[in-house]
Amino acid sequence: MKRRSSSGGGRTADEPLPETIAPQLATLARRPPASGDWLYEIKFDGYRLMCRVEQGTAKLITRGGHDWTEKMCTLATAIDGLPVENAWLDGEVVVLTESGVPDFNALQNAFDRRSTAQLTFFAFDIPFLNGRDLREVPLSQRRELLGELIAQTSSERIRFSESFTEDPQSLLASACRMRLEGIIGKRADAPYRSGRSTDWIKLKCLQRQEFVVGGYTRLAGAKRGMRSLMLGVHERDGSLRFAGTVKAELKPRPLADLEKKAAKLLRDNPPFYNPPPREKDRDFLWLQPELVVEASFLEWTPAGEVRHPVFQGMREDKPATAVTEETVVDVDEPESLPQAKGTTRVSPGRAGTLVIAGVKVSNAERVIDDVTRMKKIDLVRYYDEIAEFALPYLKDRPVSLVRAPEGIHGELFFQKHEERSNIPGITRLPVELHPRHPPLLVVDRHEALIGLAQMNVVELHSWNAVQPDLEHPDRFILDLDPDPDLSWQMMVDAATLSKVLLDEIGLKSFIKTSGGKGFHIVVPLTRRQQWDEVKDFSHAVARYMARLMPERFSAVLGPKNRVKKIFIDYLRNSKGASTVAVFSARARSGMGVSMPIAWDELTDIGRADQWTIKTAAPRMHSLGADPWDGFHRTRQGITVAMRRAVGLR
DNA sequence: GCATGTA
DNA sequence: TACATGCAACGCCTC
DNA sequence: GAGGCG
Ligand SMILES: [Mn+2]
Ligand SMILES: [Mn+2]
Repeated sequence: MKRRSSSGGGRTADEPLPETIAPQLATLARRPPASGDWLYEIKFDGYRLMCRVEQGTAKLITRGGHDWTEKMCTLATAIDGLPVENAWLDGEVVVLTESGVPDFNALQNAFDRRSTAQLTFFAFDIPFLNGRDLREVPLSQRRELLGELIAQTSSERIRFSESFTEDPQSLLASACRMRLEGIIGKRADAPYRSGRSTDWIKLKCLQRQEFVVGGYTRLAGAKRGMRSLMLGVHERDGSLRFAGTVKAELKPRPLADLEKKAAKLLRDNPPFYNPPPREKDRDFLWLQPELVVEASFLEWTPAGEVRHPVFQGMREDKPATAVTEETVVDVDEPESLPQAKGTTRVSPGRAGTLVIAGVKVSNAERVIDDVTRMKKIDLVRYYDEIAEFALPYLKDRPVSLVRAPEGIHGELFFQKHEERSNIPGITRLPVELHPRHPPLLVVDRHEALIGLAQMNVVELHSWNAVQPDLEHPDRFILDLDPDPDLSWQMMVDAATLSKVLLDEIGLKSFIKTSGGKGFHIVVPLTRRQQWDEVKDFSHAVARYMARLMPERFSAVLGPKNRVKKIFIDYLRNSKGASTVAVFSARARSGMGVSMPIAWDELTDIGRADQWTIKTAAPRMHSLGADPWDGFHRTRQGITVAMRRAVGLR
């Protein structure tokens, strides 16, 4: 067969390169669509850019239609070099920070400093290429062409925006965990259509919009001061719905200005048709609904208030009457108009209570980790799936609990006793075992773990002794606590060095991630020694290492004493003290899990929170062997020789 | 989240 | 029955 | 002795 000499074989006549193509835009979606063929991409935090390339010269057009070729000339030059006759590319220009995460602030700085050198263009679509209008071609095919094209360039400044087909819920969760703004979903079979449609949707980690200020709070009885703003949005009928309060996080000066402005708008009665009930800790002052603020927030509650709002600033440019709840679309029901607001909302809770392992789980869908959007049910499921592995390490061991009734970013509290209510499967130890205290708790049944999660228990901390003998510890722990910004390599080295020392003196040890920042090295013991002897020994080990390598280790409590170092926290070995239990979740962003690992896995691990309540159970179920094989069979004690080796006696 | 007290 | 309220650690170290 | 720490 005869071949044409020009590139892009097969086509007949070239179509003209359009002068302009307006960008396709995404609609904010409430949740990932349940059906359809979707591709997901990272939502970049940068500037949208359409590139028109003709005869080796690129023109860069912003979403507003402005020509930014000059402003981003180094980028334009890179795009000039693409091996195309002509093309329209669609993408986003960003500045990548060191971690590879795009940073909008860095982008703005790059413009301010006039150094546009580190700009990167992430191309995600190609509506026109080499004389062919691709706008009617399905997205998946357009992206295939785009991918091939970008693979041919060696420029680091031009990248292909990868797409993912995995479960969008977990993709969104990881995007949020990486502090990205969210993800974009696109119908794989859709044509390129300028303007906004639901063929493209955005799923955001945080929502953000304007609110009318309909009042503010001050401390009960106070004569002045402004604590929180009472937010409102207009319903379609023009009435004002109370939408929650947000702390007025302003510097003293602007705050005073705002209070002055508010003073002129004071009125006696609430502007809301659904004012919140009065509270005893704070007074409400009502305002004429004229001021407008912007706030970000996690989500709308079923009652029509915002969850976890964060004040973002005043908005001077928007009329209060134009402020409504921003439309969010449910892609699964494309025909449905935006939901009716306010009074028709479903009441929270009542959607049939879930039962896991025989325990009722209420508010299963409540988000408990703002950052990753993990829910109470995720925690419950985790403990359900990890129970068989965790229970042997909890058996007979007193535990303390960390509870997070408002989610892990809210106020937490520690709990050692529970006398009022009966949590299923929890044992209360006889008070004689720990005189002058209320009964200690032991978790030794599967349903106890579920019952605890239902009570918003996130973390379990366990003793180093088992009932009925709480006077003789059956293990000690070296809790390696790093300075917050210490390199991971230092952490791994510290663990290895600890093991080498323990091996040297003849003690077998086991290691787990803390689920937070560090490691816990656990040394099982036969129950021969008293608390003080074991604690003194572990202190001696810590001190010994700190003396030997003072640049790496500290044996002294307190952040000041471990700058650029690792604190070997031997204090976990006092009677009554506890350490986060094996397989406990952590009440921190991302909900890491304290994961036992084999020593030879140590170098494969990247961070102490690398397993989370989403990934820990799959690991354990798929693992062939117990990472702590032999732990319960280890029989060893602290000998005189060992004590001497670390400088005791 | 739950148990208990009050209207 | 509906709603409000209180409640949920503690010992040891460092300075 | 008070306050911080985990
Ligand atoms: Mn620690
Ligand atoms: Mn510690």
